[in-house]
Order: sequence, then C-alpha cells, then structure tokens
Amino acid sequence: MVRWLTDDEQRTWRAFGPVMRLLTHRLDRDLRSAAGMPITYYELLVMLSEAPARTLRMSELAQYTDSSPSRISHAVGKLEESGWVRREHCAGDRRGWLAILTDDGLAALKAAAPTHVESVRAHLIDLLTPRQIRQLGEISEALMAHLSPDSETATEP
Amino acid sequence: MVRWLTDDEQRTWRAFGPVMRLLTHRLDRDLRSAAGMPITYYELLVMLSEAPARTLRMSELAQYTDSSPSRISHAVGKLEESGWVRREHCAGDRRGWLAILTDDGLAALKAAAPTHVESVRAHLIDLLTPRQIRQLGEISEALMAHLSPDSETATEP
DNA sequence: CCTCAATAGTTGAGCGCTGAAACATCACGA
DNA sequence: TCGTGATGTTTCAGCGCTCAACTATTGAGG
Repeated sequence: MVRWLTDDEQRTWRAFGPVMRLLTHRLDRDLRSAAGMPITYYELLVMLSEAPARTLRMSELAQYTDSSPSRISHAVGKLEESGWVRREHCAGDRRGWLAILTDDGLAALKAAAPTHVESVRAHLIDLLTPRQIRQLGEISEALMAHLSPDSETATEP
Repeated sequence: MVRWLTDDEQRTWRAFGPVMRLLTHRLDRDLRSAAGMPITYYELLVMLSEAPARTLRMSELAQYTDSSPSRISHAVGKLEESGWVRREHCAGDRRGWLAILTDDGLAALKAAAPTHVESVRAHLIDLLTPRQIRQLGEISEALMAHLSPDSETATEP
C-alpha cells in the first residue's frame, strides 16, 4: 500500500531533487575558489560572527548548525589551524570549550561575503521573480517547521 | 558595489539554505537505514534501471548524473562489490566499459523504493499544498534551466 | 604506416563527514 | 562524602567525494 507520487508531485520532485544537489554544489565551488573554504565552514564562521563576543560553546555551535559534536570538533580544529578561530577554556565548566572567531577569521568572512552573495544571486535569487522568491520563502518555512525540530523517523506519526 | 540581499530575498535564503541541507540529510538517513545505501548510489541504480537493457556506459552514467568519471569509477566499484552492478567490456571500443544493473540490484532498488517514496512524502510533498507543489515545480524548472547546462562561473556573463 | 592529440577509465592522496568508543567533568541522591 | 549516571568533547576508523596524475585505446593528418 504505497502512496506513489502523482504526476504533479513526480514532476516537482524530479526537478527539485537535482536542483538541491546542483545548487549546493555550485555555491560550494564558488566559495571554495573565492575564499578557500567549504560552504559548511563559512556557515560556522557566520554563526560565530553573529554571536555575542563572537563566541559560542562547542555544543551551542553544534546545536545551531544541526550537526554532531564530532563534526564541530573536527571543523573547529581545522578552522583553528587556519587561524580563523581559537579555542578557550569555558569558565565555570571545565568540560566545556569556547570557539571564538578571531580578527583574521572575521576578515576572511568579510572578504568572502560579497562573492558568496553574488553566487547566491547568480544561481538562485536573480533567476526568480519577486513573486517566486516569496513563494519559495513560504514553502521553505513550511518545510523548516517540520525539519528543524526533531522528527527522527520518516514514517511514524 | 555589492548587491546585498533585500529583506525578502534574505528571508527566503535564510530559510531555503537550511532546508536544502536538512532535507538532503533526512532523505539520505532514511534510505541508508532502510536500504543500506546512500541516496547518491540509489540515484545511480535508478538511472541504470531506466536505461535500455539496464545498461549504460560509464561516461553516460557520469554525464546523466552530472558527476566526474572518477566518482563513477569509485561508485560502480562499490556497487559491484555489493553485487548490484556488474561491469562488461564495451563491444567496439576497447577503452569503454558498460555498467549493468544486476537482478540483485533491481531487487534492492525495488525493495528500497517504497521507503524512499514515503520519505519524500513525509519530509516534502505531504507538507505542502497542491498549489505550493506546483509553485515549487515551476521554481525548480526555472533554476534547472540555469544550472543544468554548463554555467561554470558565478559572476561572468 | 606512424605520430600525436583527444577520449575513456582507473588510481591514489587528501578532505569533510559519520558513528561509536573513550575520556573527563559535573550534579545529584544515598 | 561517595558513587553514579548524565553531559561535553575528542579520537579513531571508515565512507563518499574531489582533484590530479596515470594508463590504455582511438582516430585524424602527415
């Protein structure tokens, strides 16, 4: 008793699936060549840059970016090697570490931002009408409402 | 002279970016746990299953899935180890190889399909109104028109 | 023929991610 | 005070991908 996709649904999914893959890939490529960092690291730097004192605990960084502690540990290690982030012991909890965006990190971020915005425009925003941009926003927010909490399984109610 | 995003554009992008990441991740997770294969391999099997004689040349497989020869070579190697695909020499061109979906591969695909469809429904289709599904289809096709040929650079005209 | 560029595919090193195991520290109840 | 389970982070092995060689075959021109 599988509810297969209708023609309309199929048509949408067959276009949207590849779009997700190709778009992600293009944005990553552009950012790597312009800023020497993968888009996933860029997002970590953005998150830190918007935090108070450009500082977040490892676990907060993991939570806000919806990623595992393991990933954050590796990624912050790499960003530290690049000099864009430094670690500091967390006052009052000796288990914890703070990730702090350095001045170099902020500079790298500011240098990368214009290229990234142009990339987002070229491959997404400028290709859509204002109406479609609004529609995509509403669609995305509807999906986020489901995706962002923690619905772990696909089929369970 | 950077054309930063307007509020509407920003709002859409700030929701849509995470949606792409989360949705891809969820679908991959569901498929891995249900079928023991990453979604990227699933797509290769689908492509083969729809080809005449369930057969494609390596280079065709690379072209249709928009991926590098290297990736296909590695991936088909893995799929071969799983017994889902076999290689055969290409008649008439001794450089070439054919990738052929085996009966086991087809069976694995058919076993995985229902779960995958349910997953696509649960995380995407069933969350949208028919109107939004049509809108997302149109948006995706507009983006594909730009992404699918070969616009290599972000900013060049 | 013979050369030589173009084409088809493979290989190996390195990257970012994952999941599981390990380790350290905290917090709370006996 | 002392476990004892929960919490925060790191480490390790393994996966799929990319890029840059590298090998092998084809095909067109001299």
